Amino acid sequence: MVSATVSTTGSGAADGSARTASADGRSAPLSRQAVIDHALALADVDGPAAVSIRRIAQDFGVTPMALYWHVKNKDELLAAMGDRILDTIDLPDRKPASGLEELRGLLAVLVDALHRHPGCTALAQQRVLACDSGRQLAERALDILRSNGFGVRQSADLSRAALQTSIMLVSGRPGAETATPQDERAAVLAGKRAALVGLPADRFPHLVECADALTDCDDEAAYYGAGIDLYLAGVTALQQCQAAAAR
Amino acid sequence: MVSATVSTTGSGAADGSARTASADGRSAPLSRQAVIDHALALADVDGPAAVSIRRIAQDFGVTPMALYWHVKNKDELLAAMGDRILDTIDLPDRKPASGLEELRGLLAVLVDALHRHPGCTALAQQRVLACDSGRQLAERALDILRSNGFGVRQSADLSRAALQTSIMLVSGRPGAETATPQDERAAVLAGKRAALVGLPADRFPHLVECADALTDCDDEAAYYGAGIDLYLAGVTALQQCQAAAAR
DNA sequence: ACCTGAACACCGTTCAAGT
DNA sequence: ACCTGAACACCGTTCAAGT
Repeated sequence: MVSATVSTTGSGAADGSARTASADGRSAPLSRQAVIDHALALADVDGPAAVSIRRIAQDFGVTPMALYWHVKNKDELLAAMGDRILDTIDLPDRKPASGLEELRGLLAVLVDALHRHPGCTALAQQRVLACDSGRQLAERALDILRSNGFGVRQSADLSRAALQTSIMLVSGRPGAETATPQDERAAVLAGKRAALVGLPADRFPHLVECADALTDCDDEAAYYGAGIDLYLAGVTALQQCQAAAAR
Repeated sequence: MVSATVSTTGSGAADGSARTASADGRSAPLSRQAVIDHALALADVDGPAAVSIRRIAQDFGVTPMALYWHVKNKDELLAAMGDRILDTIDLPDRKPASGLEELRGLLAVLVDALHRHPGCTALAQQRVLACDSGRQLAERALDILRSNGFGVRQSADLSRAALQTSIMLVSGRPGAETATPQDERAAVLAGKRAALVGLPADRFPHLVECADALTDCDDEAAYYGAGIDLYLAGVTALQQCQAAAAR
């Protein structure tokens, strides 16, 4: 285990080449960024529940209290993880001519950013209105909605729905299993599928029929695209409905 | 503190009238149902993080290990909490003539059930395909979608979206703050609103404008109704779009 | 059938102390 | 500036033992 990113055995400081918490080579120095990155990696591999101060310290070959120099406490670490996810978003250029269609690109970049750490969507969600990159995202969504005829209340609710749609698409993707450690995911998923297939066909005909579709997402891009389409179709219908009521 | 439901001071067995963990009168006997109910109450009042085996035991005036007679372990307790939420749903009658509109009633009862324990939506979500009442709900959603012309894949994805839309409406409602203990919610919310209002108006004009709408939901029924409408508009548009492509 | 006592392996966190 | 040691108040859980 010379340069393991996230070792399941998790005895980071056993041998001489300790501090092998990062991917590139060995001996990643302890730093705020390194701690946050490793926490995200931990969440990806072993599930968000595996993120603990003590575990991170162990993986860096350092004492738990060492982390408190780089991070205020665990809550602040979790917030920083959410911020980091949102920071990777680079907002598409504004193109006011395209109407509500412009929302599509916005949701796409958000989904993309969330998809890199699917077990941490909740952390990102909590930071949308709290960190700068999240606020830029929300501001952009509101801008598009406001300039397409929606009022304050409706723009607020629809922008919320946009962000939450993205989050639910990623965290609720069939077969995501973000809470389960990576190496158990296949087994857990197979179990769930088997449970659905084995259901009494007279009571749950559709669950049996859809068992595969409910537990696996063969085409991620199509899945996300369809989810974004659904939201957009709803918003567009709402806009037309209101335009009709106005005249 | 004779018959407090969830006492913040939390010394359940201090006086003689211990075991006052339930609402009606005093001395609720320890039982599986009582444990689950109290766990839900705890989550509602002090946030889901406050649900612990030791805290529940304390509120019942009993030793932590006593709970393990009624509940296998904490994970099983959390699952039972989710089941309990879904069990309160009573499914509306089928009315095949109404087309996709029938989904509206389904989402409404789900939103209603979730809204009673808004901090526990994630627990319910994880149990939808795992417990009987959740499966009935999913089966019904699939039934409506399948009998309105959607294929297996699309019905699976749209039924997921339906459930997740409900969950996001409840847990993401402006001003919900389900993670914060009840008595801090007002203060936390005021802080968030103030942070938005105080944002630089040149960079975030819409966030400033929408600060109130983003942090408060003056009309819950209207909010939930509009959210369900949005989903339904999307699904209906999708249906028409496909019908057009088919001919 | 239902509960307790003692014990274990985990948490996050503080505070004084080291270099 | 950056890290450690010892200590505290929490967790969930097991297991043998009580009634």
